[in-house]
Amino acid sequence: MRDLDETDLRIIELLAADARQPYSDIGDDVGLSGPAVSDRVKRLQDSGVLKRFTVDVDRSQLRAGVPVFVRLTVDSGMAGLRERVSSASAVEHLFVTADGELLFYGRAQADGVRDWLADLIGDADVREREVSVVDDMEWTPALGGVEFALTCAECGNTVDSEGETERLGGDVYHFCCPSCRSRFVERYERMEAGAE
Amino acid sequence: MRDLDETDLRIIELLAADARQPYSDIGDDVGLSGPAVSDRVKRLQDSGVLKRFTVDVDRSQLRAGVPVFVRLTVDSGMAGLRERVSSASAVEHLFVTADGELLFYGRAQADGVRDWLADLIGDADVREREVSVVDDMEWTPALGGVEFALTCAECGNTVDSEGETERLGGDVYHFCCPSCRSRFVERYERMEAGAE
DNA sequence: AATGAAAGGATTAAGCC
DNA sequence: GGCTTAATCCTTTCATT
Repeated sequence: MRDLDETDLRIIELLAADARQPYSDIGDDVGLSGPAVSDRVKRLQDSGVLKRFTVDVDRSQLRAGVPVFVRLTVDSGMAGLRERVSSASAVEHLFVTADGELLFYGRAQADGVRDWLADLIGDADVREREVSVVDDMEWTPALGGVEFALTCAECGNTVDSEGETERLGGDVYHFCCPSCRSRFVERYERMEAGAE
Repeated sequence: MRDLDETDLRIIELLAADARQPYSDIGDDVGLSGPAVSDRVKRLQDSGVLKRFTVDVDRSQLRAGVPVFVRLTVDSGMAGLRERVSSASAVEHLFVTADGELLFYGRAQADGVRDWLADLIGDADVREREVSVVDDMEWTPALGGVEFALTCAECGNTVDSEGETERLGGDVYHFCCPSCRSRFVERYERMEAGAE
C-alpha cells in the first residue's frame, strides 16, 4: 500500500466540502495539475478510503415523521435484526456495539412508533428498548485538521509502507510495527469482552 | 415553494448513489435533458433539500483509535458541550435528544478514552456517561423507494403547494392542511414532554 | 507528475409549448 | 414556467515526456 500524504488528506477534505468541484480547482489549492488530482482520487477510491461520492440531504424536508433515536439490547438474532433495520429506508444511522446493542437513528410516523418498531424487531430477542425524540442531529463529513492522518492505532506514530494492517470488527486498523499490532489487538479484545 | 415531484426525488437518489456522475446520465434515467437536470439540482440546493455534495470516507483507514459510541446525560451546559463535541474532529455522528441526552460516535485513542472524554465534557454538568465499543457502523445516504416523498407528517397524504410548514426542534415538517399541522404539533410536544 | 491534444460534460441562450 | 436543442466553454482523460 502506498502511503497517504498530506496532499491526499487535503484533497479528501476539499471533496468533503464540495464533491462536485473541478479537479483543477483542487489542484490549485494543493499545487497540482488537474490530471494529477484525478489520479490521486482514483487511487483513493481503489484503496477504499473514498467510499463514494454522495449528497447530504435534509431529509426533514422530505420524509414524514418524528426523528427518533432507538436503543435495543439484543440477546439473539442480531444479524437478521441488523439487516432489517439497515434496509429500512427510514433509518439513516446505525451502530452495533461490542456488547450487543443496536443503536439507530431514523424517522417514525408520529402515531405509529410502536408498530414501526415491532416490524423492525421482528423475531429478534430484544431484552430492552428505548426510544428518544431527537432534537438535533449532525453528521460531519468535514475532516478535522491535525489529528487526521494515517497513524498507528497503538502508538500514534506515522504508518509508512512497511506498516501492518488488521481487520477487527469490520474495520481496518493500521500499525507501524508488529508489536504495536499485537498489543492493540489484545487491548481491543479485552475492551470487547468487558465493555465499560 | 414549488412542489417536489417524483423526478426530483429520483434525481436525489441518483446523486446519493454517485454525486459525480454526469447530469446527462441522470437525464437519461429520468427522461430529461442535461440542462433540465442541472436546473432542478440548482433548485434543490436553493431550497435546502440538497445540503451539499460530499464524499463518504472510510475513516477507519485514516484515523487511529477505537470506534466508540458515547452516551451522556446532561443536566446543564448542553449548548457548550454540543459545540465542543461537534467540533472535535474525531466525532462523526451526533444526536441530541429531547430529554437532554447527547449521543455521539467517534474514535478514541485506545489508551486515552478517559482523558479524551474529560476534555470533551469540560465544565458541562454530566450526570451519567456510558461508552461502548462499536463493532459495526453504517450511514445510509441511499434513499428508500416508495416511502420517500414529500408527505404530510400527520396524515401521510401528499403535500402540494398549498401545504403548510412548521419548524420543530430544528427540523422542518410539512403538512397538507392546518388541522393536520396543529394535531401534529400537539402530539410532538407531548412526546417531547414525556419521552417514552 | 506535467504537458498538450482530444473527447466528453456543463452551462448558457434562444426558441417552443 | 419548464422544457429542448445548439453553441460555447470548461473539465477530464489519454498519450507522451
